[in-house]
Amino acid sequence: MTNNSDESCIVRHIKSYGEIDQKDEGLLLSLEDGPCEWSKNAILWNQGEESDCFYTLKKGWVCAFRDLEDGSRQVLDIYVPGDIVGLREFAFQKRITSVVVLREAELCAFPKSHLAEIFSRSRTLSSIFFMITARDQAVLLERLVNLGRRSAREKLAHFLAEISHRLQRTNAQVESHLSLPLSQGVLADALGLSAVHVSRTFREFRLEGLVSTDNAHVKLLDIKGLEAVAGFDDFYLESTAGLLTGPDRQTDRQTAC
Amino acid sequence: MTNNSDESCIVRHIKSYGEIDQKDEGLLLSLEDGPCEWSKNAILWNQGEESDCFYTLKKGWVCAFRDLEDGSRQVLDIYVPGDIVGLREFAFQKRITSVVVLREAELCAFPKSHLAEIFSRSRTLSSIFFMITARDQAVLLERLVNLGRRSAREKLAHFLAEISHRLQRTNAQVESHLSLPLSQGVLADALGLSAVHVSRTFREFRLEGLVSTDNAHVKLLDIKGLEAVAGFDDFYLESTAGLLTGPDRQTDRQTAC
DNA sequence: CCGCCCCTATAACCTGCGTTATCTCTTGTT
DNA sequence: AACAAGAGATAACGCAGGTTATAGGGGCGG
Repeated sequence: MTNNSDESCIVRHIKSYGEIDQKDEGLLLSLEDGPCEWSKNAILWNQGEESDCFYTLKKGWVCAFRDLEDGSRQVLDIYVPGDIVGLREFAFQKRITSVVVLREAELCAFPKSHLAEIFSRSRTLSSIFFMITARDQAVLLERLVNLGRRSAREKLAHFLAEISHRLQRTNAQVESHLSLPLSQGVLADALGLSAVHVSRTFREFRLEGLVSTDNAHVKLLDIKGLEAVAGFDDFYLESTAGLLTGPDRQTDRQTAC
Repeated sequence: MTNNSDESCIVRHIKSYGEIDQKDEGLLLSLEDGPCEWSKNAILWNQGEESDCFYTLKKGWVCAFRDLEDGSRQVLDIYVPGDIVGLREFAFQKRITSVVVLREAELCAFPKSHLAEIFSRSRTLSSIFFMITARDQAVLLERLVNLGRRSAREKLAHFLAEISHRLQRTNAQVESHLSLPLSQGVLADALGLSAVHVSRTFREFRLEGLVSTDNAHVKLLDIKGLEAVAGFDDFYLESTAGLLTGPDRQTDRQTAC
């Protein structure tokens, strides 16, 4: 392993959830592969393929989607630097989604079978991995609300606001926060809309000074404004740092029915 | 603890994912509370409340939802006997959803802080808990597809087909498989539709002999027919039994970029 | 047993968004 | 340089599903 902790993406990600000791850090490093480069439009994997590893996304953007029989497509997730890609496929032998690169990316592979190693060796890391998937679920829940109960304007604004928040978690420069490599087609497939209607909605947003668009990129000009349009509330992205501190808080057994 | 393994809901659920030994079974039993009864329309918890435990659902039905500012509601999940309720809130100090009882229920509480105990003591249980949340994510993904890219007919048929499949996992009698305590309002809120349109769609389904409805219950008369309408594919509910066997399958390190 | 509320059905009307069709402008390929 | 392929803008048209209104039925608390 040529990794050291400075450049390891997984270590940085894990640390955002809680303190880990030298031993755990070493364990992570020893199980991670070095970064690989992937060009735009490259397919990390397709639905149905053998599911043998997951990745940490060091640079670039990728997105998970599913193709339907009728030719349409549903985008399920957008991943930005610092995210873990494919962890949820742990429970399946074959991939249940496909993943494509949206912006030239650098990823570190992490063989799935090594997770068992981690579960057997580190209580802290087990908790953190569990917590990561739990928080991913929270994001999916919010996306369900978005698809089920919001108008096109709200959907688009909410989605952009969420991504903006997730980007701010990482230490990327402010500039890159603002320009998202998302085509109108990708957004349409993420939001259950048609590309035409995304275009219409962007026209409104542009007139209102909320965004500008350019060559399959969206620039966020007024994030507060977008949040207002969407009724955005970031409670579901709440920092979880500190949840693991205090090894065993009082257990308040609820024996009353 | 008055539980023994015969009546423990969590042990039965866990065992459907893989073999566990005596020690793990004892660990689970010692951390679980006895079952409590909850009447219809009772609220297990509301969004924003302290998040201190999760539950296993022994009998009855409950559903998780979120209320929106504009008065509408999104149903996020329907839980049937054997399911674990609230595991995903592990990563949050406050509940991010609300949960209400749809049919008179019996639940066992499982204090959240005890999960750490499990992670530190059992590699097998850690893997299984992780796998459970990963599979829950797969269900949420499929629901995203449902909300994003399917017509009202397909949404409704797919949702009913999924629940029917999940019911068949448990050992409840066939009769209860067929009658689901789901009002048209609940279904509308789950599918991002209006109650009126659910009613219209049910009329079609009734004429086609797919379902019958009665007093806030849906009876599934022709499950194959519903699956056909929905284009249902159960790959995302695939049994994961055996995924953990073979302690460390060959690790096929992908070092090639 | 009454009254209220929830659930359902159905009709009439309306609109947000899908569909289709051009046209233009990039960008990447040979 | 020529070309194909992808991305976007905009207009015209249509429909799936939302909204509102009305009315009937069953369950349940008082």
